[in-house]
Amino acid sequence: MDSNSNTKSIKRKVVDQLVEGYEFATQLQLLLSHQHSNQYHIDQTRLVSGSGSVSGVPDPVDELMSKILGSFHKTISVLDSFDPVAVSVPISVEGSWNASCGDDSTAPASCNGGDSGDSKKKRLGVGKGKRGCYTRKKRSHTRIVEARSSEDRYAWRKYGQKEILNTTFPRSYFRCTHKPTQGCKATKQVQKKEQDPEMFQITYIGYHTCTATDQTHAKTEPFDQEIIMDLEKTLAASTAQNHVNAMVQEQENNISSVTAVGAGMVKEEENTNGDQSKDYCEVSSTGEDLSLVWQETMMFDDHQNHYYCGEISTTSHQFGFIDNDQLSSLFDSYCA
DNA sequence: GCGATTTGACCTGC
DNA sequence: GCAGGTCAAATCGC
Repeated sequence: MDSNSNTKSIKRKVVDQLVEGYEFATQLQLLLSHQHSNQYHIDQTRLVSGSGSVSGVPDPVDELMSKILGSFHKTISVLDSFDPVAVSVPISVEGSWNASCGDDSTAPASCNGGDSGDSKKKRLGVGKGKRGCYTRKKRSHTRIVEARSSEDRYAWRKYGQKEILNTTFPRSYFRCTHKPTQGCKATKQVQKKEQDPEMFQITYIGYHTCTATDQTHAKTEPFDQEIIMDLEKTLAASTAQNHVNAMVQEQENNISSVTAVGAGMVKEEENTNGDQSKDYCEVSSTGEDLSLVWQETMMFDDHQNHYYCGEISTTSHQFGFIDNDQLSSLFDSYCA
């Protein structure tokens, strides 16, 4: 074993973790800036009315998040200068990066054997040379949803399809339409279920960092909902969940529930009223999620356009449906 | 003409 | 070496 390559491997893992932390912090910033802006605006308005102007007063949340992100960025930059090879993902100040050098704007010069400029856009001969190097993305922030439609409120662009071993149906690969313009690195994989071809298993990888500027997105996708779905592991959702537990109890007689055993195996439980309603969705988690013993959380079913809340443990997930009114109450009480 | 999809080739990680 | 993920030229559809 080459100690040098081992060191590079370790560095790479460190950088991966830092980059992941950077992304988490970015997402947290989005959440906090959105939630906090409302409250902060109210507070500042009170100050304005009470004791004069507060213009120029920095938002403490933004300030703190900027420091956190800056810290991540500096650390990664230091590692980058220490060993550029170890840093496979060019970091941008805005918190998004391109994990694949197939991206037009930021491909490292090392791609395609060191070619630079527009040479990477050209195919280096059919069947020869590199078709553009890339770093396969780590499976972080993976969310698995089952739905009867593979469509959701985002604009996706299909970039590949693959036959998967021991499966009847091919897997389709989608990336966010806004990737070229906004660097959004969200991707999803869609595959029909073996047992039920009517159902799709949709794996969402990464978060949307694009802004909701397109019409299809904006008209059906309130920002609050996006935040909840994206930050299912956050304390925000956990804390907020406490406020709706009682309300959810009232709903439980009217819903189906799903228990996910492990990370993907699903057992549907009989509804109390015997109704095999399909009004549920399933979530599976990455390994790191499963390290949690119990976690109260929320999730959003894109297809059903419903929120579910419930508990996640290392061995099972249970969710119950909550309606929009409950969701509003939840947010009101949480943000109060 | 342009954007989306298809599909075979290429690349990476295990 | 293999399976899965991604690229990018070719093709399609509006």
